[in-house]
Amino acid sequence: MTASGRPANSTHKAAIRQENEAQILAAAERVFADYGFKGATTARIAEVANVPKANVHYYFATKEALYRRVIENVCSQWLEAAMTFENTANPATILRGYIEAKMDLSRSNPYGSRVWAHEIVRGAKFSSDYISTTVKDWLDGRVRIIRRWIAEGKMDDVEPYSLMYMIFATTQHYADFSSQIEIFNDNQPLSDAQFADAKENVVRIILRGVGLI
Amino acid sequence: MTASGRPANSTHKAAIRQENEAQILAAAERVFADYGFKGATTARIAEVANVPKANVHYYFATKEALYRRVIENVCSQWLEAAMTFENTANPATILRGYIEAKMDLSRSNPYGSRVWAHEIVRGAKFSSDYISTTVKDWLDGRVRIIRRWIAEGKMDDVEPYSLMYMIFATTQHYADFSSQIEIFNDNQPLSDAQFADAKENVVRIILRGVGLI
DNA sequence: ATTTATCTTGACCGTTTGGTCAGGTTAAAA
DNA sequence: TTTTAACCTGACCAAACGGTCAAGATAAAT
Repeated sequence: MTASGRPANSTHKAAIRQENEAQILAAAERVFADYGFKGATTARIAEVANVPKANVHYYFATKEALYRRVIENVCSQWLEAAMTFENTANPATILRGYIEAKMDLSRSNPYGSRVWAHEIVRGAKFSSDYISTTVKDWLDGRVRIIRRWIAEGKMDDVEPYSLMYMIFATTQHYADFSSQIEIFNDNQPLSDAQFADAKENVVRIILRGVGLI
Repeated sequence: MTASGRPANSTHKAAIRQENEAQILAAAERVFADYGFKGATTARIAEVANVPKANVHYYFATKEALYRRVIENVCSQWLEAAMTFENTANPATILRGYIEAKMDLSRSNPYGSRVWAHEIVRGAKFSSDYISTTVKDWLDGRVRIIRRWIAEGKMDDVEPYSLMYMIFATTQHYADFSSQIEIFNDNQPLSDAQFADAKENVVRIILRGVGLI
């Protein structure tokens, strides 16, 4: 019988699986953000996810497999922000859009950014393949675009890699070092207005810094 | 008898203590940089320091005490760089000196920077007192100086905190994310020439970005 | 020469860790 | 209704963990 209880067909079990995996992944992202790979414990992840520890291992064979899935999710979020570099507007608009997208991502998803920070600070042991292929290809493409802008006299002759590293560092700083920023801000998280102001200042300094304003 | 073997007076034991403590602290800095507080193990620190694990606990009662000592060392290094903000030269010279000092520190002592990164990413549990007193006082002082420069029309009207965060983020990025930068740089650490070039670009973009060039 | 204080370390301990598993429940398929 | 496949979990395990300790080695003080 396909028309009785709540679920129409055989998607109920699949829905349970999807929901539990999502719940565990969300918990893992938070715990990995706080402690990094080695410092995080499966017991704590289970506690945050509100499931027995054995259930975590039912859905994810090992702690490492779970960690890899979290890293994959973080990367795919990053690729979304990267897309804002693709449109054909003028350099100032493109750079502004990218910086704002990255800062918004840091604010809406601070856990992912912090997981990434832990991962790279520790030496990128699990993500070096991804960085040396997908991310490097993307970055080299953007560097070529910037070099073209420079050749066309649209902006100052700055080293594109230095510029991109500056954008990476500054935008992610607001997520990765939020605890420090919060202390400086009289123990209050940045308000929406403060964050919008910070965003505008970052965009202004960088655009003016490379001669686009 | 004070004139027999190698050591002159009763400083021999003290020298042993000092040397062993330094060796263990150096090893701890490296291991904490790689794994953070929770992820690091005293066994690994002992292995890197080339002493038995029990000896680590002879000189430092607990892992936490050892960690606090490492954090203190990192902070005192940071204060040295902070001093370059004190001289009475013009704004461009002061900012350039500070940025260069911080980037040089990141290069000469990448482990300390990464320990700090782990500590803050995790929520500054051990260093919040230090940040909310020493560091915050220092930062607020620099913010006042920058506001004065702005009021005197020496530079653009930018939010000083945003500027300082940008400097923190960018300069430390070269230490904290060095594994990522290395991958982007064809799996080679930045050469001295590349690093000098990066430093010059960071200084240029920021100084121009706030209207000091 | 003897005492005393510090340094050194292998062996050990209770706890926490990632991971397993048997036995149960639930729901889709036959 | 029965069978089957997926989901669930308390109890358990070997390994790794931070930390302890007794007993020995070394060197300063008496």
